Amino acid sequence: MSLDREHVLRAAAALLTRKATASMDEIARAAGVSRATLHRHFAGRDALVRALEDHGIAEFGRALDEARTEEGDAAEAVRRLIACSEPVAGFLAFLFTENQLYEAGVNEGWNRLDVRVQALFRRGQEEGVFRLDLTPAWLTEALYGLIGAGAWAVQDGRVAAKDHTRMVSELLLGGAQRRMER
Amino acid sequence: MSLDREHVLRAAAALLTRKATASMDEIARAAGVSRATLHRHFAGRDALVRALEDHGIAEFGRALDEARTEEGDAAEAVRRLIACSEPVAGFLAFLFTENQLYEAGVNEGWNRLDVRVQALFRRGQEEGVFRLDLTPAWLTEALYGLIGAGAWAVQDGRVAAKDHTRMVSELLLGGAQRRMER
DNA sequence: CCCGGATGAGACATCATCGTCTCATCCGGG
DNA sequence: CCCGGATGAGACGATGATGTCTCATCCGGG
Repeated sequence: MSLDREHVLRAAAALLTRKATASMDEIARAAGVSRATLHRHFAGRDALVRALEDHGIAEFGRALDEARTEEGDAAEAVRRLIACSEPVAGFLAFLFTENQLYEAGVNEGWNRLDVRVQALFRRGQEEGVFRLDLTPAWLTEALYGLIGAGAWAVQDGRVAAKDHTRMVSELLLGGAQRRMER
Repeated sequence: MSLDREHVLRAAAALLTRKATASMDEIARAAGVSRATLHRHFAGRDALVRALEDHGIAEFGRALDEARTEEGDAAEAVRRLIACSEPVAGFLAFLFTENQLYEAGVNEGWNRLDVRVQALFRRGQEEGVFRLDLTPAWLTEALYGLIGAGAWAVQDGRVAAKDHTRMVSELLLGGAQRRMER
């Protein structure tokens, strides 16, 4: 097959994140293929969404591996995780907004990753790097939210693509307030 | 009319944020009314979405007024804004994810508010309260993203409702990293 | 050159949803 | 008590999307 499955999934994720009610025809056009071809590779709309979920989860899992979140300073690990996630930020945004994954068993795969992210923040707290008054669960949600917001801002031209990782990490870790010299 | 329009809109926003492809029938059931009644109050799906946008924009505008974002310390103003926005966080999450408002003239109403938020962050930078290496545009996006993520986390039971405002403000302003004593 | 796989364009029946309608019921005010 | 407005339940046709199919074309390898 000469069809770039990854490319189709990217286009679909980008479109569906922006307009979740897009028809198969719109998705096909956004991906630059015909509706027939889209249907040849994804049995139907449900299958396409499922493929998006699976792919997003798999890619984010890869990012978690690559970032080696269990090693080194927790803050640095978070930075690495954000950097490694940047290429799949579009899929993460889709997964994060497409919260209907609270229905099927897709849940399991996602939970496995969620646990790893929470563990990272918990480790940071135990090591005295992160504040204790913000729960790991919330820090995890915030991470997803910021990555999604960043991806969306980049895709919309409000933030330069090269700044994405820095903007997200700096805000998540350092916050908006100016620091006193330390 | 004895129908609680606000209640219907809240339910619709909550459902559509989680499942944007929900049918009118699902929306009606989620709101606790019949499909007929839903249609009596909102001409159709488009009209309902438009009403959600208008209502969300109006309410967020009210929050901006109430927070008096032009007065006092910028950081405190941000805290007030987040606190005042908390009751309408569900609508903000909907507006933020429903990014198709880049089509119609709904844009104008929203842009007016967006400008005010950005102005707040810019003022904070000029007054030396906020860091200069994060653009007002990004801080604004991050604010929306965090409010949305917070609303979603609360609605899903991962964060206590009473902690919503504090979690969002603390993370946005202070970041995740533990501070040195100052 | 020829061929097979893949694609694009489009026709087609099917199906879910939409928007409108009617009718029975409920409920609060006069 | 009676009445009018509002609602719920459901039927109905219209409409748009879906999924499947066929056929012509394209393109790269043998």
